[in-house]
Formats: sequence, C-alpha cells, structure tokens
Amino acid sequence: MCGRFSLKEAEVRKVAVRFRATVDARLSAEPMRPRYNIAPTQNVLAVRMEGEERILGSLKWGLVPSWAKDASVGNQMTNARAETVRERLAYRQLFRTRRCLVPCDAFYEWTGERAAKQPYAFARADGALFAIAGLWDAWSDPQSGSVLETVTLITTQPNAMVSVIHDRMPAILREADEEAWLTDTPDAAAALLRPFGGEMRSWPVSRRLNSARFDDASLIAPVRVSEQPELF
DNA sequence: CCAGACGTTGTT
DNA sequence: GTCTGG
DNA sequence: CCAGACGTTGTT
DNA sequence: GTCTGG
Repeated sequence: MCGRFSLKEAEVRKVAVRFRATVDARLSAEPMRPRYNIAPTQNVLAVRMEGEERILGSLKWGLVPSWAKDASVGNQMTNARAETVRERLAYRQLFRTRRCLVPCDAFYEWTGERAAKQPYAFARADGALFAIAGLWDAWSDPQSGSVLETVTLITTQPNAMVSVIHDRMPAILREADEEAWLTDTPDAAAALLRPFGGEMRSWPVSRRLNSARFDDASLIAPVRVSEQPELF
C-alpha cells in the first residue's frame, strides 16, 4: 500500500515549477521543511485543476467525503484501490471530477512481523520528483462551518521491484501522463493506473521510520537490515 | 418508497 | 482484538 | 503505514 | 450526495 512517503524538496516554488502549477495563495504563508516521513492525517501537497489552471495546494491525507457526518472516517480512507476505485460508492464520483497529483520523491513499504517491521524506500533511479495519483474532496464541518480539504492515494499492483517487499504500491503516473490524469475523460484516466514501469531503486531504511513522530534526513539513509538495533 | 452504506491494509 | 492519532 | 491506547473517580 | 438492498 502507500502509507508513508517523502518529499525532500522544501521550496514550494520549485515543486510548482516541476508540475507547471500556480501556488495556492493559502500556501504562501506556510513555511515548508524537507519531509522524510509523511504519514496519514498529515497535510500533503497536491496539484488540482481549478478551471484551466493547475493549482498546487495543501490537502489533509485521509479522505473525508463531502457527505460525511464527521471527519473521523478520514482515518480509514488513506488509500483507494485502482482495481475498484470506479465502482466504490465513496470514490466513484470523485474519479470523474476530482483527480489530483501528489508530489513525492520516495515511498516506503514494509515487510516482516509486527515485532520487527522493516521499511524499505523506493525512488526513481534518477531521484526525481514523481506524482502519485490521488482523489480529493471538500468537507464542511457542520459545527464550525469550516471547510476541510482531504485526499486519498490510489494503490495498484506492485511492479517487479516492489513485489519483492510488498503486494501493493502507490499508483505512480509517468510525467507524460500527468496532464491526462488531471483533465482527460475517466476512461482515459483509468488506463493510466498501472504499476510504475520506469527504472527504480530501493534500499532498507531505519526502523525509526515506523514511528510517525520522527522526521529527519537520517530516516531515508540506507541501513544494513542485520545491524539494526532494537528501537522500541 | 426509505434505510443504510459509503474503505484499505494486513493478518488469521 | 480494534481503534485512534501521527 | 505503524505505534500506542484501550478507564473512572476524586483530588491536586 | 448517491447508490444498493429490502
């Protein structure tokens, strides 16, 4: 699945250039830092269409559908399966109208038992930014009236490299397909949700990554699995 | 018609 | 075992 | 995704 | 909000 990822690029402006997007006015005030351990419930950057324009903004990871009675359902909706996303009632409509791109430079998958969960990082071979396919929605809090914008990340079958570690991976779009994901028909968009075919590399990383309260550069450094100390 | 659901992962 | 929080 | 909590009463 | 099941 896709339950953690990194985005080391802290310059929102640079991310916006890569995705040919305009920075959302609400983002300018938010200071950014490099992120190595982005977890569900946290805010992530996302590119959405607003009319003819791509807007780079911030969404909370964990979809809260517009019809939800309260925001807690978002905890259970961090991912949507590519194989069924067009059937599922909670996602069907969003697939037609609210697709987005989530910028990322590595994602993590785990192997092993609960007592010794070992994470691995996966990145493009060239280290470049890429986009995970997402769906977003806006939810109005009936109490306060404030609007919460949220996102879910689509998962698909693993490619050869990821399948060694895990049986799911995020739906990564080729750069050439990003425009179609944002603007083309649902049928055309659905055809883009395939296991990533580009060259990737992977390496084991620190088990400190397991705890979402850690977030520093050491988390993405390669480790030797056999030499990791007990940490919890 | 109304009521009730609307999700994924991993683990067993 | 299952849910919540990060 | 994983980690950590999972509870109430009364008193400070 | 929208769909499914009864």
